[in-house]
Amino acid sequence: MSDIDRPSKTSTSGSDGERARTRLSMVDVAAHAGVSLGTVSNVLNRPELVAERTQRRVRSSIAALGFVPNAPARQLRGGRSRTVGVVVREIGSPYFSEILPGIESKLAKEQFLLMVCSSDDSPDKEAYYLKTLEEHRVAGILISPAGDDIEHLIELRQRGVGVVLLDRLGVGSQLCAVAVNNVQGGDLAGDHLFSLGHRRIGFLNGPSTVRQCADRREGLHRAARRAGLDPDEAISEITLSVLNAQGGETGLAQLLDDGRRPSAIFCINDMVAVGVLRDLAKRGIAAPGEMSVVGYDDVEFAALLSPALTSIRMPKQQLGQAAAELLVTDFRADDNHWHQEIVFQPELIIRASTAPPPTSG
Amino acid sequence: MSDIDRPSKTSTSGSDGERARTRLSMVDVAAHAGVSLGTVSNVLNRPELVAERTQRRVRSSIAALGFVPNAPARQLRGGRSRTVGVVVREIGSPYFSEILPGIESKLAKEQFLLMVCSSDDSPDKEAYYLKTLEEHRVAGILISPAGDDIEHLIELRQRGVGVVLLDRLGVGSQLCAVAVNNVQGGDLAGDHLFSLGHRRIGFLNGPSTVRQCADRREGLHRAARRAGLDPDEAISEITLSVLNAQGGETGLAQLLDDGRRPSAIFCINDMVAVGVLRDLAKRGIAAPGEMSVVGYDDVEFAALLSPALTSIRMPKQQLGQAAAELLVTDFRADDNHWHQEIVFQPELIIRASTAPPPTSG
DNA sequence: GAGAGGGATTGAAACATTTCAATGCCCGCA
DNA sequence: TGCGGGCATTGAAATGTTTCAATCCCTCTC
Repeated sequence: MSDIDRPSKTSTSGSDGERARTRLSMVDVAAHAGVSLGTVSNVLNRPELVAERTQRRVRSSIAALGFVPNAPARQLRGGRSRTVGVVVREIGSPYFSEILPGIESKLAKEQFLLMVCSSDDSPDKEAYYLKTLEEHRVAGILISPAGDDIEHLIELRQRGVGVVLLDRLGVGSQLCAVAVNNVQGGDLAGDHLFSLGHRRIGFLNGPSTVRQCADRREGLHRAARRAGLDPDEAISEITLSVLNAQGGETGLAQLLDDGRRPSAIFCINDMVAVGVLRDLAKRGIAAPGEMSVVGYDDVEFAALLSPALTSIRMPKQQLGQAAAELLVTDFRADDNHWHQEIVFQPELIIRASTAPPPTSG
Repeated sequence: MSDIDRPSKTSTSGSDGERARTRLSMVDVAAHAGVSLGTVSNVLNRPELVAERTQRRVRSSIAALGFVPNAPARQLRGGRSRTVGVVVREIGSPYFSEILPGIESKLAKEQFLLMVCSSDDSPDKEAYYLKTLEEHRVAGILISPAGDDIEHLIELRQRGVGVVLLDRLGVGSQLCAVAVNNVQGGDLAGDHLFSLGHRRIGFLNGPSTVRQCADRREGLHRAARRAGLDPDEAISEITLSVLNAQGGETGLAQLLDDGRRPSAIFCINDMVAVGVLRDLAKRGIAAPGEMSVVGYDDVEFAALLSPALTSIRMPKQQLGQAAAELLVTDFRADDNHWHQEIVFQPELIIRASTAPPPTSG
């Protein structure tokens, strides 16, 4: 950690013990306006029932006193809340930060507040957050599950919480889901590399307990078989524990140490690819001359890397938006709700980081 | 929008009207366990008061019935909540997505839930979110304000909501704040370019109502004056309405159309710089040969752009963490809370995108 | 001038908790 | 046998809303 990380100046000043102890309630407003409690409530919730004159009086009392309604109390009596939980696997990843705006824009329009949680790929942390969100009586939850098992999510839904799977299909259509076809994505990447003539490729994958990772591997193997290769021979897979640039560097080191060095690397996401590219440059290994690299997600800056990164693009904005929409219809549908699965197809974006292997064979 | 953006397959199946209508309450648990309501509450909140045997009985009833505590009701009676609002200016920007993890990790440890809101630089949307968060009785709010005026935030704090400014100093130390010295950042960038010999630089700035933008401009002007130049002569500033790659392209077009084309461009953030670099390449203008480019924020991929981007680095992870910490101490401090301002210093990271101007003058 | 009709307002119950004073119970000690 | 003390449990009040049946009052009609 460099020294810029330490604060250079820390000033303290100005104490205050002014903070309000007790808040005003509608009772106070009612007293101030000379009406009953029920009328204040009506002004707020069903103004069409209240005479114009009375409304004005009550509203000016609210303003004069600075009354702020108490949402928890309101929810206690009223039932459903206007809060939605979003549980992502890694809050800092560019992947999720490109999905989040789609979710936010849709749900903000519907007047929902977002509780964002990061499971950090830990099923325990995920379970903790789900429990807490359920206690908060959120109307629904958008989740990209950490583990393979989603039984607990189905139960959650049966207990009345809207659930939509993000970037993951539900087994047997028991839940709404929005996803990108990951098998297809792995296949596209593999097909591209094998078509270029690569015969041995490194695969920097995440833990296979993560469904996306398992699916992409399956696609990659499928492509290998279609190219007439034995997947176990043609693919040397490394499982990374962290899926960022750091992980990419670690993984690359392992691949290079291997006796039979591959001529191309397929990375489970663009951040990992960033690490690989960076380290290749550092080691003086030419990309794509000596080593081709394919990323995944096609994050915004992939086109601007050096070399520009070949990657698998997914419609992230749409993914988030579609998920949010599904959740909203889930709320509205009372009894006759039909689970929906929306599957987007990924697209291969070919750029400068892939080329035929040095000695084609 | 390409055709991958449309879902390729939409299947619907499996209706269910199973969703629970009414939830269980502690009363049901009490009945099931054969104890009183108060005892159930004690098991949950002050187990040390309850006999071992009773505790076991109650806990097994809770499990058997699948009881889930009601957080809103709990909060209604108990007072303070364990929820924190985070209001950022643009939820999708890499800048905030690199700050968010620092906040999340600290607050998750303290068992707080995060309500994340994006003001999209609109004071109206910000006001709406602040009102809603206050209604939800959040314990505190971390905010990067959209406008210049923070009077409403001071009032908010006086009403009992913890407030910490993110990336912005409070006037007269009336609020806790965590920030990076933006004047200094603008100065660093300007000093670097003027020292290289540039005499006329383009400045793609955001709206000057955003404090960060105004501060960086001030720093830039200061550097110009120190270099013996008239800021109004040496700097041609363009105000962008959107601060992303798209905005960068728009801004670049305007700068190039200008009669007196600058030899360097300082961009208000790295995403804008990304757009500039991309468009320069498209137009066949060499960077840094014909045009130097400096970004701001030093997001993770800045080093991997082509050419690698010179940028101003800020300790984002620490920024988030420090802000979260300040907020937490704000909760704990009852009466004798002293406002703190923590100012981090930015750092100039010189990479390949800057060089002396083509015809030094 | 009486009664019907209808809009505006009210009062009280209900929501799921926490908290705290009061009660109950058991044990030991005199 | 009676009493004080301490632990465990209970019952009821309080929290800030919404909702709904009941009431009030005014106007219109016959």
